[in-house]
Amino acid sequence: MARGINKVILVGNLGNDPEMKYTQGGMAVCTLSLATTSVRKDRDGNTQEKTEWHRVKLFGKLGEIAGEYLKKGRQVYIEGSIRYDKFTGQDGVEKYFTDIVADEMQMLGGGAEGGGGGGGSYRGGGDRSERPSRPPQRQESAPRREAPPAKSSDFADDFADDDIPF
Amino acid sequence: MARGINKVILVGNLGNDPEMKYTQGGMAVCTLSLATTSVRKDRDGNTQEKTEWHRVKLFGKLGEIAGEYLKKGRQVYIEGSIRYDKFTGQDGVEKYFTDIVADEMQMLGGGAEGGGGGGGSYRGGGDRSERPSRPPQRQESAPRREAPPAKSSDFADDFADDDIPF
Amino acid sequence: MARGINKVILVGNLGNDPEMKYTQGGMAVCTLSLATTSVRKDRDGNTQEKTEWHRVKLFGKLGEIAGEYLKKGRQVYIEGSIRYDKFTGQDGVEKYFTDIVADEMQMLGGGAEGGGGGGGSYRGGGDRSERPSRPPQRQESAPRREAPPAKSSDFADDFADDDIPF
Amino acid sequence: MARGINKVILVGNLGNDPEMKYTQGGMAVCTLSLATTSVRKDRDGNTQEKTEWHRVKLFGKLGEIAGEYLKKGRQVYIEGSIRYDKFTGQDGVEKYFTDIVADEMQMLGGGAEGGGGGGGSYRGGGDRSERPSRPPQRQESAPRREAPPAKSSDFADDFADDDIPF
DNA sequence: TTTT
DNA sequence: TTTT
Repeated sequence: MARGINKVILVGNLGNDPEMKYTQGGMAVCTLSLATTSVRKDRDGNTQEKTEWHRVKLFGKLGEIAGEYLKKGRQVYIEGSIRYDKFTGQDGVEKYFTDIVADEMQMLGGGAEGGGGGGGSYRGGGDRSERPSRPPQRQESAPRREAPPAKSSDFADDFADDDIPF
Repeated sequence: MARGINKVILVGNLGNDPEMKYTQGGMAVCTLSLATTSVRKDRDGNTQEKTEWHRVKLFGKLGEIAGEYLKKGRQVYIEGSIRYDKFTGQDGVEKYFTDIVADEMQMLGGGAEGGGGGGGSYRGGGDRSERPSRPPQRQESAPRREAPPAKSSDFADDFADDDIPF
Repeated sequence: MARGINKVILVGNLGNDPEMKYTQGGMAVCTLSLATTSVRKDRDGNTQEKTEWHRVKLFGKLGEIAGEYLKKGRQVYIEGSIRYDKFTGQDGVEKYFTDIVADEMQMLGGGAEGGGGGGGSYRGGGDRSERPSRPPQRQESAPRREAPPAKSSDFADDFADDDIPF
Repeated sequence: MARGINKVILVGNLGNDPEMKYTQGGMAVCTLSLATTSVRKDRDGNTQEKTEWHRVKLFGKLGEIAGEYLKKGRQVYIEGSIRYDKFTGQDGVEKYFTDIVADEMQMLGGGAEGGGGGGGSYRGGGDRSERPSRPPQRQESAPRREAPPAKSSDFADDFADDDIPF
């Protein structure tokens, strides 16, 4: 019984390897930095390129897959929604963040480096409220991990707190 | 020859009447505050509503039409792209803004108040680099105007400067 | 692990009341006839209107909601995918059908007639492979029903056969 | 002043090289056969793949670029709208066609064979009502051509007749 | 910070 | 008919 549509469709390239975090409940939170470049002619007829860097969040199983298969440079399709967040820093200054929360991800073309073969698409299964007991997959070429899975108490278990971006 | 897709589709209701500004070159810049509400179940099975407020910018003729026909409460379809901006305030603090730059706008259903009849759809004609000489339409129930058209020198004529949001 | 994106977004008005059918397994199948009108200028500068009539299918719970709340004339947002089907008639002639299979539906504005208040949005829960035991809701102003629920053997229980369109 | 949204977003692979035709007025009409594959689990838990083959039409300059750069196997992003057409054959039998009329095209990843390097994106410039005098580019690995440019009288010059699909 |  |  929602009211409104909030839909984002992106095709871009990753500026970095995925960043993985895990909530206290063990849910994967993968953050991508995704570039989309557009071109327009200015008044003088010169071609102007402009790149937007999107901060894309993938949760749960979708985040685990992203962390496992995506790599810097890889081209990817993302479908999701826009979320605006506001945090008040230690210094009392409010900071604003805009995230794209992904519902679907699809790897495109052939990756830039490594990247494990071809494409594939995945939908978020809405498992953001579940507590996956299966530990995250470890592997040689693991994504940058910035928080140990399922043990830190830095993150409250409630979803609202899971996603502190700094 | 762009590289990437940056597409946003919104259906929501206006939280306020449109705000109109004009660049020194006379181009209309209409800003909408658009709410999209979504629902999700939290871990306890309770329904959680969350409303995102999107700042939507419409330029040129599309902005003029939006300013003329849209009203607070009206339901509207917007298609466009995400643009992230950063400004450094007088105090040296960086501020971040996220805009949805509209390519297409369509009024939906019957408006909340006034709203002038049925729907209608309009595409941005890419006239952002032109200098419309036709003055903006004036009318009784005009949108809030915060800058006089085509005379202020507060705004540089270049598009890059046209869109200072504060 | 799909490969490809097949996404349709429609905003249009219903040309008729929804048509409800039920598979032998009891799954609701709601069919909408949805008009979208576009305008273009022809070579002579004349404005040409063109209306496309989309055949939209909603399955399961999403179909039940559509059948219950939608009415002729109502404006609706549909998100889904395109499906092309081919059937060979009794006369051996092949017939082609194109359906929009809805994943999400949202009622827009105020309905044309009746229509039960405001809007609301619903997502297909992927229950197309389940067998809902709950009987479909009956009510005074019920949508046209063309097949009795959950008793006919005209339709095989497998999904592949559930959706014969004639 | 249109009423309604009719939007299609596809990411898929070409099943064949592009087919080029030209209207009597000299406008390029490029037809793509584009596959999108989706996966669902059936009732027995088996994975079912289903491929939809979309017939995508690109007109004018967008069609020329598609004809020049796309190749069988290539992955491509298409944005456009659905168009339903009906033709009555010589035998008096009505035939139905569904086309995706592209507004935007972007080549993804690296092509399958040849394909001339990386990606690139292009928007339809709405030049469907113009008469491009520039002859279509010829080259060694030209797309299949089924009609000579700008001389045949088989096709009426009006757009309505330009696009007979058989 | 990506990509072409 | 593509792709993985």
